[in-house]
Amino acid sequence: MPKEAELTERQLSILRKLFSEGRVMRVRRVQKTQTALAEEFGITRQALSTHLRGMRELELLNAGRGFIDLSEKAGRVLGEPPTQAFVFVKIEPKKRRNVYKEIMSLDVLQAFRVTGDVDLIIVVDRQKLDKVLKSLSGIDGVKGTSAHLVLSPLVEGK
Amino acid sequence: MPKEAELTERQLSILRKLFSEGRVMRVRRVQKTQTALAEEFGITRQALSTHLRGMRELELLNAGRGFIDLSEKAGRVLGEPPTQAFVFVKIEPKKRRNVYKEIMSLDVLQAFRVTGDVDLIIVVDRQKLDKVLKSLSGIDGVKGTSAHLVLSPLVEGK
DNA sequence: GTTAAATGTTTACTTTTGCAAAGTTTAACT
DNA sequence: AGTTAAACTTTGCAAAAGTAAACATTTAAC
Repeated sequence: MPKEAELTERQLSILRKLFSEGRVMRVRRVQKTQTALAEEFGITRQALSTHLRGMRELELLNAGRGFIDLSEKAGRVLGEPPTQAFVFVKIEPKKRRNVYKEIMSLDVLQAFRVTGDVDLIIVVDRQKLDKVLKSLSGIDGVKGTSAHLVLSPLVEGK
Repeated sequence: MPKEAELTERQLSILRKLFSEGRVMRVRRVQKTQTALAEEFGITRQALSTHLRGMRELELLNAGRGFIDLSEKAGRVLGEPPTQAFVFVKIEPKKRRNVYKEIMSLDVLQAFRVTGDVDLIIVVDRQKLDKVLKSLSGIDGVKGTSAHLVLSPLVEGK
């Protein structure tokens, strides 16, 4: 227990409460104040603010203090193609330690140990799929991989 | 082009810029002002604010106007077990339309059509896994499912 | 028994965002 | 030529969050 020890009792209780009440969402976050963003467009903050308001009402984004979050819906409106791919990995049990270590150094979005007939599920950007598959095949202890490009999301967000 | 037609050129250009600059993250969002949260703890806003500042500096959370986002790190600090599960689904090609429609009405976090030897990858809260599997088995056109509980994340966030 | 840390309060100011009104400019349409 | 829509400006205020200082209380440790 290294760093979390820095939290006080009160902080922990706040964190717990928030955790239990929160709902999970995936966002695309840009760390920037609206004033800065407006400047980049060469317009006033107020002008930008109206544009953002309209899009907030369409649930495309959500502004915080110093950042702006795009919702999943925003990607759809922009017609951005899905960029994710899944890779299922099977491992030799005796070498799992090594495999975990190697995978943590790969350029992947997420990786999970799971139950069932695959051992790991990796989420990766499809542009990096090739490279990741190549790396995986070179790891001692990886018995097999199977890749799955996302064609389209059926259900997004929560 | 039905609803996105409501966006003006300027709005689109803002959205595009934000999209290209953003980085994907998963958060747990609580919709609540700090004033309200402080009240629930029976302390002043300022006192709460200090607690939150400390945790923000540890990258456990991030506050906006009217909401607070917990980061993935927060779950780890709390020692919360992973709550996700994956379900792979195989479908009878001729009945895919129907399957898509039914799945969209299920209580799942995400669902993707994918390439490869499974047709759909569904992400679901493990507490709802049972129910979802039961629902899936009742859908005409679903040839098979396989479930995978997340044991632990190896790589989180981006 | 004193000290230090955690926790809190009150007062007060700043920053960022949200919002609104009144008016200007430009381009497109009829 | 007149109208309309989009986009922008300036002025101005409100709400929520961030921060700071000065001071009180409680509790656990030494």
